[in-house]
This record gives sequence, structure tokens and C-alpha cells, in this order.
Amino acid sequence: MKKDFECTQESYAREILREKGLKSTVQRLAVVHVLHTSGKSLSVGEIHDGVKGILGTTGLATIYRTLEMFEDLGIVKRLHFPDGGRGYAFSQGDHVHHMVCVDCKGVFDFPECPVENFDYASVEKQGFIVRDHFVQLFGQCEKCAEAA
Amino acid sequence: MKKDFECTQESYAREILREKGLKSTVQRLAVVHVLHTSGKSLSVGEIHDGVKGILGTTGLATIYRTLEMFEDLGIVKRLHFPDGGRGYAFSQGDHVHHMVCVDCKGVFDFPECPVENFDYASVEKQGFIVRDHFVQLFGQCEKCAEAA
DNA sequence: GAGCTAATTGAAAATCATTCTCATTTAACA
DNA sequence: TGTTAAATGAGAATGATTTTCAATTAGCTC
Ligand SMILES: [Zn+2]
Ligand SMILES: [Zn+2]
Ligand SMILES: [Zn+2]
Ligand SMILES: [Zn+2]
Repeated sequence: MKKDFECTQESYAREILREKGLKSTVQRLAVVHVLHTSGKSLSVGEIHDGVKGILGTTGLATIYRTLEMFEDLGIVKRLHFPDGGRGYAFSQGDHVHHMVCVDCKGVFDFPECPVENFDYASVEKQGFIVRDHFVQLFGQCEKCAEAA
Repeated sequence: MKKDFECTQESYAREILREKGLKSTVQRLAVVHVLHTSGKSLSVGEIHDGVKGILGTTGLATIYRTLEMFEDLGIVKRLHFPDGGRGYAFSQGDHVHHMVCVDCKGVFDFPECPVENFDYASVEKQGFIVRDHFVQLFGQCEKCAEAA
């Protein structure tokens, strides 16, 4: 099936998939598209709905499989909401963090890394080796703050 | 039932519960005890097991209810593991963050806040109002780093 | 200490999210 | 166009979490 949309993210995903010997299926590309156009983080269900809107019937298991794979490939980032819900946001492999609006659940990127200049000395003194970090800000987006 | 243990965390929890007009049940105090003595974050199941070790049969639903309540009261902190698993660590209401060992899942506190000096200007420029933050470091604890 | 009452608990059922299985389909490549 | 391994869909299975409701209990009063 040929697709009638094409965005930077899509070519990027295609490329990575090819590199890894993985197939660029319509389902996978649709996930990229949905995520890219939404401008907010999406739950698995929302992504599923979005993909169904493009392709018609699509298995939920495929969505799960795709998102897990994309996360491994660095294409998407998995987010955790305070309520434990799972969210995914597109990430072009850059080091970005996210702020999450607790009202609308919208996700907004910010490219600076808040822990970049943090001195790990005290942490390392405990013998801990830091390999990764997870930073997420919570608050209200412009719209929701106005509405409140 | 009278309890034969008593720790700072327990009195602290009792106090908060009383303040809020909530009951200090043996189940709730046992959760505090288990969390406090473990020295690492625990999954709901582990907490359940720990409580059963103290009280004998205890309903899992009670554990869930207690942990949710404790989180609202600021007594415990909920953590998210990369695999989506839920963890809880005791938190004396202070502002602490956690580092999580990806091998043993142990959780270690560190009292400094890595985002404390972060300049939110760029974030605020987007109209976002920051209310809270979630920071968690991932890596290896001393023991696991040696074992590897 | 006994009695009262609302809060809490336990057990099981219900719900919800996620993963697995396997027969069928498809993308990639020759 | 044919071949083949990879991927999908549908539904079953699993697992985690929440709900329900009758029975129990903590905290208070006397
Ligand atoms: Zn919002
Ligand atoms: Zn960072
Ligand atoms: Zn460890
Ligand atoms: Zn902090």
C-alpha cells in the first residue's frame, strides 16, 4: 500500500528501520504519522484510534509491538503520567525532555537538560553509577492555565 | 492489636493520619514498617508479602488502597521503572529524588534536587506553568556494578 | 471496659491493560 | 513474479488494579 503522507519523521523512521533490517509497514508508518501530527503525547489507545482512522481496522497488539520497538530504536519516548498511565511522544532521537500538562495531558518538549550541570558527586559517593535519567515537568499548558 | 515495633516513620505516619481523621490501622502501620526497613523500593507485591509476614493474611486491595492514600499524604513516593513497573519508596515528606538500580531495582535517595537551579525561562516562554517535577536517575548500585 | 459509629478491611468479582499464540498476510529482495 | 522471513490480526491468556459489599475494627464517649 502506498501512503499519501510523508514527513521528516516518516523518512527518519524508514531509514532507521531499513538500517536495522526491519520492515517499514504501513502500520508502523501510521504510528509515526499519528504521533507526529498530534503535537501531544498519546496513550496507546489514542494512537490505536489514530492509526485506525488512517488504515481502518488495525490490531492493538501491533500498536503495542510497534511502540515498544520504536522506543528501543529511540524513535519515541515513553512517558509516565502521575496516575501511572503510559504515554508516548515522538522524539527525533535528540536528548529532549517533556513537560506534561496535568489537565489536558498535552506534552511539550524542552530541549535543555535540567540535570546537565548537576554534580553527581554525592551520588557517586554512594557508589552509584549513573547511566540515564528521567526528567519530566508537570504543570499547566497555556490553554489550560487560561481556562482554569 | 498492639505492635512491637515503632520507628520515626511510624510515629510520623500515625501523626499525619490522626491529623486527617484517618485511622492508624495495623495494616497501614505495617506498610510503613515494611517500606522503612527494606531500604529499597518495593513493588506492591513485595509490600504485600512483607505485610503478610508481619500480620499474616492481608488483602492485596488494602495494600493498594494504603499506598494510594500514603502517596496523597506525601508519606510515600511512587516510582516508575523503565519497564512500566510501579514502585514505592518511603519518603519523609522531604523533597528527595531517587536513583534506581536497573539490576536489583534498589532505590537510593539523594536529597539534592537536580532541577533546583534550572532556569525555567524557556519553558515559561511557552506559556507552561511548572507545578511539579519528576526526576529519577537510573544506573547501577555499588553491589551490582561490582558483580557485573 | 462496653457500646456506638463511621472508617476500614478482606475476598471475590469485575475491569482494564498488556502480552502471547498461531494462522494468515506482506515487505523486501532477487 | 516468486520466495521467505518478518509482521500482522484476532482472540485467548495473563496480570495488575479497582470495585463491591458484608463483616470487622479504631477511635470516641460514657
Ligand atoms: Zn493543557
Ligand atoms: Zn537530560
Ligand atoms: Zn543494584
Ligand atoms: Zn526536585
